[in-house]
Order: sequence, then C-alpha cells, then structure tokens
Amino acid sequence: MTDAVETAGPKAAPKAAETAAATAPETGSAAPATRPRRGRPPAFDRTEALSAATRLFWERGYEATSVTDLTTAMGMRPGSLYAAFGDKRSLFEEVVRRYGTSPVGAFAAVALTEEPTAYGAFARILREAAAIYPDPSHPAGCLVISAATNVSAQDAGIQDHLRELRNGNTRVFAERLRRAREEGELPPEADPEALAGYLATVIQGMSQQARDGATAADLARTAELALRAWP
Amino acid sequence: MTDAVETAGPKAAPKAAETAAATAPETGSAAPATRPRRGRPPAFDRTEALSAATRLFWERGYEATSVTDLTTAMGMRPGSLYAAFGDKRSLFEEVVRRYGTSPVGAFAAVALTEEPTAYGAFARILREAAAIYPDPSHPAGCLVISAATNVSAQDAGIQDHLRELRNGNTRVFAERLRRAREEGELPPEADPEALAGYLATVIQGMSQQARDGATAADLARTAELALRAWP
DNA sequence: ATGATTGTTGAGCGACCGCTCAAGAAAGAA
DNA sequence: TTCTTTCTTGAGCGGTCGCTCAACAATCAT
Repeated sequence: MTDAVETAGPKAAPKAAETAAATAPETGSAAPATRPRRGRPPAFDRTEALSAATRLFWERGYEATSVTDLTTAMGMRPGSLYAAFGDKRSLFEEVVRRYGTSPVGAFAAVALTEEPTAYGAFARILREAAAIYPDPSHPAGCLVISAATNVSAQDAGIQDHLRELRNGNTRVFAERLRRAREEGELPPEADPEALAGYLATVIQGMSQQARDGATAADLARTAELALRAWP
Repeated sequence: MTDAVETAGPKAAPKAAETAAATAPETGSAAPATRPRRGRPPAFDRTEALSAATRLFWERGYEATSVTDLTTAMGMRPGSLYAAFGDKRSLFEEVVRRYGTSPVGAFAAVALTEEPTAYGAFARILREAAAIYPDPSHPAGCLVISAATNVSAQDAGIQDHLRELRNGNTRVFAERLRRAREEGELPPEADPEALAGYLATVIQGMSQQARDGATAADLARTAELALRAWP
C-alpha cells in the first residue's frame, strides 16, 4: 500500500544530498561510465545505509527514530549523515520515495498495471498484502501506513505527506473501478468510490493486523473474506 | 474498538494517584457522603483534566504528547500533575482505562451484550464505528488503535499494552462467533477466528480512514460493503 | 491559635533531541 | 609534491524531554 502513481517529477533539489546519483550524463557515450569521483570516497554504501534507515523508520516510525539510532544503524557519524542526506526529514522522504519503488512498496501499483481485470487486480493486491505485510524479512505492515501516525505538531507536515500518499492510492483504486464499471466488469449500480474506500480500509487494517502479530495464514483468510464483498 | 471485557480487577495501586477516588466506604451509611477531604483542595477538576489529556493523547499519540503539552491543556504545573497522576505513563494508562468505559470507547462491548444475534451485534458495531470514528466532537478514530503505533524502544511496553487490548477484543469477537456457530446462527463450515480477524481488520482500517479524513457517509458505505462478506 | 495534611508553585536537574562545525584524512588534478 | 575537492571525525551547540523538590498556600483537626 503505497504510491500507485510514482511521481518522479520535479523534485526541486532539497539542499544537500543527491551527490552519488548522476552516473554519466556528460562524457560522450560508449564507456560504461562511473568515472571516479573527485574527493575522498564515501566510507558507506548509500543503498545499504538507506536500507538500515528504512528498517528503523518502518519499525518505529518517524519521530520515535532518533538521529542517534540512525547513525548507529547506518554506521556513520552525524556529520556524514547530514552531508549525505540533508536533515532527518529529507532522509525520511528519500526513504519513503525508495520504498515506493521497491517490490514491497509498489506491489499494488504493479498488480493494477499487470492484471487485465479489476477483480483480478484487487484480489491479487489483497492476497499479496497478506503475504507481504507479515513477511519476517522486513518490519511488519506498510511503512506509508504506519510510519507517521503519532507526530507532534511541528512534524504534522510529515503526517500530511503520508496521508496524501494513502488517499492518492485510494483515488487510483476508484479510478480503476470506475473504468471497470464503464467496461461492464462491474454492474451499473456498483459504487466505485465506496468500493475503493472499502478496499483501502481492508488493506490498511491488514497492515495494522500484521503489526499486531497476525500471520500470513491469518491475513490470507481475511483477504478471502474481504473479496466476498465484491459486487 | 477497545476493551470488550472490562478488567476492573486487581490493579495493584501504581504508586501515587487515585487520591480523589474513595467517596465513603467508612462513615456509617445514611449521609450522601463526600465528607470534606483534609488538606488543601485541588484546584483542578480531575475529570476535566483527564478529558484534556485524553484529547491530546488521542490526537497525537503517547510519545508525541509532551508533559508540557499536557500541563498546558490540563491547566496545571508539572508538580501538580505528577502528584495527582504519578507519571506520564500512569496518566496515559488511566486515560486508556477511562476511555474503555466511555460510550465512545465501549460501543463494541455494549453492542455485543445488547444484541441478541451475532450478525446484529457486528452490523451494529460496524455502523456505529462509521458514525463514531469521524465524529468531530472528539479526535478521529480510536485511541486504542492509534495512540501508540510509533514508539521508541523504551516505551515498547505501552505499545504492547494497547496491542494486547486490541488482540483481546479480537478474541472476544471470535468467542461470540464460535457461540453463533454452535447455536446455528452461522453455518458449520464458518470459521469464527477468520471472521473475527476480518472484522477486526475492517474496524481498525475504518479508524485509520477516519484519521485520514473519511466522512461518516464514506465509512457507512464501507460498513455495508464489509457486511456483505457475512457467511 | 497551632499543627497536620494536602496541593500549588517556580526553578531547575540530567539526559537526550536534531543539528553544526572546525580540523583532519583520502582521493584526483596540477 | 602541492592544491583542490570530498568525506569523516569528535566535540559540543541550544533546545526540549520527563521529572523532582524545597518553599509556600489552603484546608481540616485540635
């Protein structure tokens, strides 16, 4: 349950960060690029560091994860972290962006594009959620759903950001269901918005259930029951 | 969605607090009690203070609510708060206990005891959740579901406490559904545990949806769709 | 009156928060 | 080599965290 529509658009260079991104936009063409950078090379692997940060934010949430927690898990001192990622908030946003393009974070969008029917797509989404959310190879549930539910007033923007991602997903659901009704897959009296809200509700509930210890088998049964509401 | 079975049992006097509780267990019988206390009377109304604390914890969660936030909203200085309620954690636990006995927090337990059929009980629970969770007279959603989802390692106990309340409710759901199957209301092939998990999932999802801005009308449609999965 | 009891107050404790910065280290460029 | 560039390091900034405490205030008991 995360961004179904990946907005890799403007981005408006935050301030720092984004140093190890560009591989070779200049330098002619043929060579496989990766011309050695200029100064001292970083002592950390950016991808691994982001994975460690993702794990922490996913497990505890934004505010409950301190910069000390992050530097310890990422194996770097505060100065390096701030030079590489900007500030805590920018790091979190980069984590969320990366999560949205990962298999675990983008499974819903993938199912929507790959499945020919709406029912096929949403059945697959619910069943994959049941398998992914309690998977022990990562923290339980969905990062976008659970990482910024308890925030103080000064970090309300983070909460709003994730909320907008969630509500955006629900809108994408509704869009797909409207199309299904137009194409005759759903009966004319079906209510796409209501069905989208229901499916989002079940998915978000499944994330919470996984965090409360529900197993993949538990959630699979929930998914099958949820599908019985299909018009 | 909170404690369906109210455990007003042992309690084991925390440390401080509980001062304004006993009204008149001694002093004979007839008089309407409330014999004046001994020392200086409190300058605050305990119920009002708890309501203010409840609102804050409900809205932002346990860790995101600071003691400064609490003292400001409750109209008292730190010393008074600690003398009256113990510490922040004890205050939160008292808030949760009180929430569990309030109409908003106990509606599920009430429906389970008042409705003769399981379907009647769970239909009422879903419909009342749809009306209560987005009610603007209090913070959105359910305090037990959303007040301790993001906590640091040192407050994991709070998270565990609320999780146990949630899972306890699911067990009460399953118990009611097992009875319904035994009594023939549900077919023999029905799976009470699975149905309980599904209903808990929908309810927890509805709480999240309410916090994301879903209206009572939105959630009412979700509730009706969810009920279509009933065996 | 005086003492006992209970509650309020304001100052402030140690710990941790997010974050910064001068100094040093490791690389390519000259 | 020396310069420039990039990254790391360790110390530590101001601020907020949860919480405590001595002094004072308001009530009942005597």
